[in-house]
Amino acid sequence: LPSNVAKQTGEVNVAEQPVWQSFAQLRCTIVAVSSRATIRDVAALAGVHPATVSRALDPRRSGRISAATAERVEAAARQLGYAPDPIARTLRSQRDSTVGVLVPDLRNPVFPPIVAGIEDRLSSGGYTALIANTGNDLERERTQLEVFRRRRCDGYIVATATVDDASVTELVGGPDPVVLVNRRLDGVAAVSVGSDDRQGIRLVLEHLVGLGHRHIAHLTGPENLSVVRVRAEAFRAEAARFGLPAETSIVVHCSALDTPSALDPARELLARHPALSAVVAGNDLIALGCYVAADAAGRSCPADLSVVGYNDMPLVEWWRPALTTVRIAQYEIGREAASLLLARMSSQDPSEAKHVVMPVELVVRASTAPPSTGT
Amino acid sequence: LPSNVAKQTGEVNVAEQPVWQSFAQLRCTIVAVSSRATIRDVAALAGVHPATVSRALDPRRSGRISAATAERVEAAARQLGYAPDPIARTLRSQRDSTVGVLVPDLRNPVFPPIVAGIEDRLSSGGYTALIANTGNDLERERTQLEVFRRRRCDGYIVATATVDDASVTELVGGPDPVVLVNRRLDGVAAVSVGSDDRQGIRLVLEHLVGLGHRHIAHLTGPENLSVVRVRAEAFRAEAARFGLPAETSIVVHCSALDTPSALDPARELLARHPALSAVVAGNDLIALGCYVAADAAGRSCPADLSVVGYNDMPLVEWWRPALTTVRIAQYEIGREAASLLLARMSSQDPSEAKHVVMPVELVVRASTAPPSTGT
DNA sequence: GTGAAAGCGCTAACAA
DNA sequence: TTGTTAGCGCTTTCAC
Repeated sequence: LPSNVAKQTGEVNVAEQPVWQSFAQLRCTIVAVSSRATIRDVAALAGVHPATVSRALDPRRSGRISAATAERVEAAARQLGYAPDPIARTLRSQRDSTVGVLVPDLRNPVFPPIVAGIEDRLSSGGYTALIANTGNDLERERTQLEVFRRRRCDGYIVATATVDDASVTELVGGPDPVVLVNRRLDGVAAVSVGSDDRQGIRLVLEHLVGLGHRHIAHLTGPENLSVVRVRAEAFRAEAARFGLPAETSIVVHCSALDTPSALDPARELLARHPALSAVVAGNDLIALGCYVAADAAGRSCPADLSVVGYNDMPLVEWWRPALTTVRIAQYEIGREAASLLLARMSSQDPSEAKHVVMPVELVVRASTAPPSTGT
Repeated sequence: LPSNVAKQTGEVNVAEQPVWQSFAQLRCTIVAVSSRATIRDVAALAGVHPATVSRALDPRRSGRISAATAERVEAAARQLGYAPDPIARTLRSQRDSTVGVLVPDLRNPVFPPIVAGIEDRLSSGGYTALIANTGNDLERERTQLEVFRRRRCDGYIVATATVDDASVTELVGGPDPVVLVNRRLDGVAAVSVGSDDRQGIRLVLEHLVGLGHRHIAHLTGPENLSVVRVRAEAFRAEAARFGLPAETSIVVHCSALDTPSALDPARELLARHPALSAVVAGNDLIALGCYVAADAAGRSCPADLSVVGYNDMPLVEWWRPALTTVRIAQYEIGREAASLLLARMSSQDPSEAKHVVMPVELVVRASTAPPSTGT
C-alpha cells in the first residue's frame, strides 16, 4: 500500500539517495499507480506537510512556495503517480474542473460537431465536459441542471434555452459563468455565441429571387426559440427589401425543429398555397420534412418546388436532391463558446454580457432551381 | 439560511402544528430549495441524529428503521427540499450513482440513438450517464476512463473497445460492472450487447446473389474491431456458402469506420477490380465512401455498382441513391446495455459474462440493382 | 432501532 | 514560506 511504502522511505532526500534505492522507488511507483497515492503519501515522501503539497501542486500559488520544496514535492508526486482526488477536492473547495453542457437533441446532426468543438477546447483548458441531452424536454433540462449544480460545475454551456426559460434564466443570474449557444433569452443579458442569421436569410432570398422566385414561404420551429424568431424576422424584412409582396411571404411555425414536426405543417402549406414555388426551412431537418411533403403532393424538388435548409449539417450533400442550405460554423461555434467560458472562468471579474456572431455561407446544391414556368 | 431556519423550528412535531405555522414552513421550504439544506438541518427538524436521517433515507435499509421515525424524517426532508449531496456521499461511500459511457465518435450518426437508449434506461434506474467521446483516440479513451474512475462511477458502458484494448481489459478485470456495446475483447469474457452480424451479412449476400451478383467485395474498418472481424468472417463464410468463387470475394480493410478513411481504399478497389459489381460496406459511412469513389470512377450506383451499408443510421434513406443497408436496433441496443448494467449494479454477485445478440433486418432501398449486363 | 464518533481526501484559514 | 487545525457533508463503524 502506498501509505506504508511512503512511510518507509519517509524523510529521505530524493536528490541524495544512493543508487540502490532507485529500484525500491521504482517498485513503489508501480504500486502507487495501480492503487492510488494520497496527498499524505506524497507529503511523507517529500518530508513536508500535506497542506504544503496541496499548495506546491496548485498552479495558482506557484509563487508562494520555495523552489526547493516545490521541486521535492513535484518529484515525490511524480514518483507516486499522485493526482488529487477530484471528489475530495470538490467537496472541500466547492469548485470542480467540470463544465455542464446542455444539448437539446444529440440526434440532430448539427449538435455533435458543436459538442466536439466544445470538448476539444475545454479539454485543452484542463476542464472536463459533462454532456447532457434533454431531448427538448424542459423538465429534463431542469433536472439535469440540478445534477450539474449539485456537482459544483465551474461553468455551463447551454444550447437548450427557450426565450423564457426559467431554469436557464436563474442559472444566468447566478454566480457561475454561463455561455449560451445558438439560443438567447428574452430581456436577459448573457454571454452567447450564434451565427449571422440576418445575413444567412439575406443570402437565401438573394439566391431564390435571383432564380426568379416570388412566392416564398418560411417553414420553421416554435416561436419560443430565439433563433427561430430572429430568422423569421429576417425573412420578413428581407422579403420586403427584395420587393416581394407581403401576402406571398408566409411564415409557418412547427412545434419543434425536427422532421416529424414539420410534416403536417408542410403538407398544409403546400395544399393551401399551390402557387408557392420555394420554401426556406428553419433548419435542415425541416427542409427534409418539405421533401417528404412535396413527394406526397406529387411535386418534385427542385423542378416544382425549391427547398433551402439551414445549418448544413453533416451529410446533407448526399440527400436526394442534395440540399441547398446555409452553412454555420458548427465546430467553431462550439470552440468559441468554450473559449468564452474558459475566459470567464479564469478571470474572476464577471465580464459583461456579449453576443459573438459567427459568419455564415450559402451552399448551393441541387434542391433549388428556377420556378417552373407552368405554374 | 437553512441551518438557522431549521434550528428555529427544531423540535416541533409536524403533525401537531397550529395552522399559523404553516406559512412559516412554506417560506422555509422555499428558502431551503434555493440555497441547500444539509442532513443536519433535516435531523434537527425531525429531532433525530444525522446518522438516523441517513439511514431513514437509504432505500436499502428500509426495514431497519422504525416506521414513525422514517415518516418524521421523510416529512422533514420533503419540507426542506433536502437531497443528499452527491459529492459528499461519494467521498464517504466510495460509490456514485453515475455511469461512465465511452463512445468512439458521436459524429457517427449511429451513436446518438444508442446513447439516447442508454440515457433513457439509466435515468429510469436512478443513474446519471456521463458521456465521453474519444474520437477513436486510444489515449483519450485512457484519459477519460481515468477521469471516470477517479469519480467513482458505479459502472461503465464501453462502445470504444478494440480487441486488444489494454485500458478496457483492465477495466473489465476490475471490480466495477462493465457492459461492452457493439465491441468485444479478444479472449476476455465480458458482458456485451451486439447484433446478429452473421445473419446481417447472410441477408445482404442473399439479396445480392439473388440480384445476380457474383463478384462482390467487402470494404470495412480496421481488423482490431471485433465487429469488423465478425462481419468479415461472416462475409467469407457466406460467400462460400452461396458458391461464390473465393477469388471474387475480396475483403479490404480501411483504417477507420468513417468516410474519409474509406475513400482511397474504395478507389483502389474499383480500379483493380473492374469486374466488381457490388460492395458490402462495413458500415453506412464506408458505403458513402463507395458512393464517392464510384462517382469519381465514372460508375453510377446502382446501375454500374451496387452498394450495401450496415447499421441503417438515421437519414440514409435520403441519400442519393437511398441506401440499402442492414438495420440494427440502435436505440434498443442502448437500452439493453443499460439494463444489463443496472442488473449487475444492483445485484452484488458478479453475474457471469454473456453476449446479448439483437436481431437485424435488411432494408432494401435504391443502392442495389442487378449487375449491368454490359460488364 | 438509534446515537456517538470517526473519517473519506482534500484545502482554507489562521498561526508561527 | 510552512505547519496546524478544522471541516466540506455524508455514511459507516461501533456502542447502547
